[in-house]
Amino acid sequence: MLNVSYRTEYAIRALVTLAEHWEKPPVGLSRIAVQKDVSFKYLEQLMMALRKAGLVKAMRGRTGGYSLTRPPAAITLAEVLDVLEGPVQIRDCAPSDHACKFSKDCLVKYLWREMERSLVTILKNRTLADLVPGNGNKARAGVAKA
Amino acid sequence: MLNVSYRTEYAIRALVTLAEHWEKPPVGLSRIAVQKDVSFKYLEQLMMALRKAGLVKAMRGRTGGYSLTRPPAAITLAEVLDVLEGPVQIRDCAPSDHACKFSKDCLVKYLWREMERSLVTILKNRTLADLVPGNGNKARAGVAKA
DNA sequence: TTATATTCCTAGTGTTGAAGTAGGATAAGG
DNA sequence: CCTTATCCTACTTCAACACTAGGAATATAA
Repeated sequence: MLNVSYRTEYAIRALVTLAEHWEKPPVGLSRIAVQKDVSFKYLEQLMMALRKAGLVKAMRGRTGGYSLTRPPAAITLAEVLDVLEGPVQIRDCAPSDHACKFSKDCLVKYLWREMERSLVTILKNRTLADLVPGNGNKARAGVAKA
Repeated sequence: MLNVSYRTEYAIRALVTLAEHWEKPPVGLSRIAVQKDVSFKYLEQLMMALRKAGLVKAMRGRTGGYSLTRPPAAITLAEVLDVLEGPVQIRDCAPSDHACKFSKDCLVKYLWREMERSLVTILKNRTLADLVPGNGNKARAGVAKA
């Protein structure tokens, strides 16, 4: 349970590739698609979303491709996941129109909120730089031992 | 993102009701269904799953219904969620048959594992007793301020 | 200038799982 | 024996996910 979708997995593969090419010429999607085993046409859609969110920029034409708009260390996973899957929300417990009418006397919402806070904290503290192989342990200290 | 399903929400409503009736006669599903706004037939299925997992027991017949098999404080949310939605797994990154072939050089898995550990820790430390209104702050100390 | 390689955008499709329905069998108390 | 419970299986409906498809716009290389 509490899965993240393929959408996100694929996009992260692409973003890590772009992170590896930071300050180099843009990388074309056809190349990423082959290397990272992602459908080219699907990847196009994901990158469009990331571009509209301002995380990547595109250059068209013969030598075009995608680049990050900021250094890898300045792009948190919280931002990435937010673009791809929306805000972290275990459950919507707000007593609004369509949501839970039991919210007032319900303690479960505090559990969901605690879980959300925990996840967001982790995601805000990890960046694309932490996901680039060979970046040393400095950047990802505390994530895990290999 | 990272939602928990209605399945779980409904089941928790029922389990909290049973927690409130701990050491009292069993509670029938028809009553819970009406009070907690859950489809009776759907609730039946959820309770069957919980019974087979050993979290609740059923009594049939005229005065039948469901009860918890253990005190509310002895049933963690980790157990409940595990029955209803399976183990916490942000993504399956194991390099098995159907899973990711990039696992070897991929650092993303450490992020997923960290998120999972964080969630499991929270869920193991909360019990049904923490979700019963009016149980005082003792049982749910640290969950959140109202 | 022309061929080629790229991004851009919209629409459609197949499959799967969640959520809920339905109908009856089995069991037990009044 | 009748009512009210649980038990069990099968079916249905709907929406989201993971693609697929086809072309338009753009920019470089030859």
